[in-house]
Amino acid sequence: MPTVSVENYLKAILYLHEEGKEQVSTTELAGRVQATPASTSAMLRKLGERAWVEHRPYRGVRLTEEGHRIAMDILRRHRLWECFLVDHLGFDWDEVHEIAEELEHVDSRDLTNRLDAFLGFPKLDPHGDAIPGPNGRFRSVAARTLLSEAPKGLELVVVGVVDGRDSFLRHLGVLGISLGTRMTLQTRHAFDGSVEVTYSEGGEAQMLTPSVTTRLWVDQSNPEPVIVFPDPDEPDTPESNN
Amino acid sequence: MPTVSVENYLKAILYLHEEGKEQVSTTELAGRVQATPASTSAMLRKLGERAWVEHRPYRGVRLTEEGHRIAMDILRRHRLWECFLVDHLGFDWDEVHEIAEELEHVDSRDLTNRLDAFLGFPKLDPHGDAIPGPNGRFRSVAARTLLSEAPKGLELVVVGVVDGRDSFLRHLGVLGISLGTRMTLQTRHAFDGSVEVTYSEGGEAQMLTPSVTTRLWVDQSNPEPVIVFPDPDEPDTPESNN
DNA sequence: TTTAATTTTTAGACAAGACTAAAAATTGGA
DNA sequence: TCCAATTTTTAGTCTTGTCTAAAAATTAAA
Repeated sequence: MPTVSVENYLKAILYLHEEGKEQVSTTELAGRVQATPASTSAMLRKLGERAWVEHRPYRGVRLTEEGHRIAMDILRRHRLWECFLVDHLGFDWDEVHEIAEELEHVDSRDLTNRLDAFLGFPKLDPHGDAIPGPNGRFRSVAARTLLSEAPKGLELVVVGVVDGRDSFLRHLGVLGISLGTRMTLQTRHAFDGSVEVTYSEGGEAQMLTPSVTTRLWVDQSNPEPVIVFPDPDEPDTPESNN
Repeated sequence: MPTVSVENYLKAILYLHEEGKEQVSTTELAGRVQATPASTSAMLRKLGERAWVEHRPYRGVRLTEEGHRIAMDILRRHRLWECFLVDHLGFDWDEVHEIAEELEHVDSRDLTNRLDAFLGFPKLDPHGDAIPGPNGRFRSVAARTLLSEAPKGLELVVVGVVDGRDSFLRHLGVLGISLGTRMTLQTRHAFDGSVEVTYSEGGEAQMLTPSVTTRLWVDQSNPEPVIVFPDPDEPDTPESNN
């Protein structure tokens, strides 16, 4: 069982991956977990020994399959607790992060799944971030959403435009966006409705204005297959779970 | 802020106090927290330095006022979470202890009080143990309960008998029970409805049969005064708390 | 009251996870 | 390419909480 500290490192690496970083540097990770690079370096050696990360010294780390699974589970617990705190205890969405940081480390498969059922198998947390299902993958969201209304943190694929005028399509060309472009929504600025996205093929994060985001249809990039058969670990289509 | 380990020691001492032990011995405490007497001895020195216990070497410990306050707060969180797990997540009452042991260490005054409100300010947890209020004292229970239906863990006082036959009163005399006797219910045996109590004036724990417990009226020994005035820390009589 | 058994504390080690300071590797600029 | 700046790792220390083994204090028994 990973300790609280180990869980925090794995979670931080996952966040950085989701922001588009394939390889995570020691210093950047250190910043995220509020530790010195020296401490982080020591931890990475340990995580590597336990095969939760792949660490090439001086080169950076990435999560292994197993490490990713563990980190997704922490993210799942974090976001489910945020839902609980906001929807049932009446917290504001901006007050819950710290408390969820503690609750996420309570380790009980049964607890997590029951909480999930209690909450009605939510797909998004109060910040609009996608909640991983019990299988460690994100849940399907409704097909074809406006980018302006898409959740953060999910890989999205551009599936259409609302308005086919040449000027708009030319603008998309300049931005490097076309049908099939894969991107992840990173930040939504409440002030003016602009968003920042990263492209799956790499490159800088890019800012998109509301005039763009309200005219782009997107879908979840890798929708989880709908499992009709009973799968004890996957109550995504619950029959009667409490 | 106490660490998880410190919280566990304080809680264990509180439990032992509630079982009637005025002074808690190092070895007994060690047994409760699953540590060696040596480790426990070291911890007691530290707890003493922080003034959470009064520790006279070779003589035993007891909680200070401050230590008691902290321990009651842990107990409060533990028992509130147990209510949540049973009432809302559908756990059985015998499955929740371990999970609550983890949840109880999540330290947020706001979380605890909101959870309390969400649960409807319960007075007893699923095992029938009294839940401390936000002020660190147990909440009043209904005046005059049959001992057979009284909660565990509260000091009770005998206030009457259901049946005044001489033979019953003589039997009470033999047991050392009379009007005004103070006792705490320690264990309830589901098998035959018998209970074990300890007397506040000391002495051995005593087993009482259902024929006794169903004929004895008890009340909470030190009912918390009803506070009519608003007290920010005491929503026992909530006005509108979420 | 003196000794034997028990309980408690001290001494010394260890693991996890953090730190600072210094050494080593990598990167970037001239 | 070669040196300087930056990044990363290593070395050594600290704290918390645990352990075992041994010493000290207390209690019980003869």
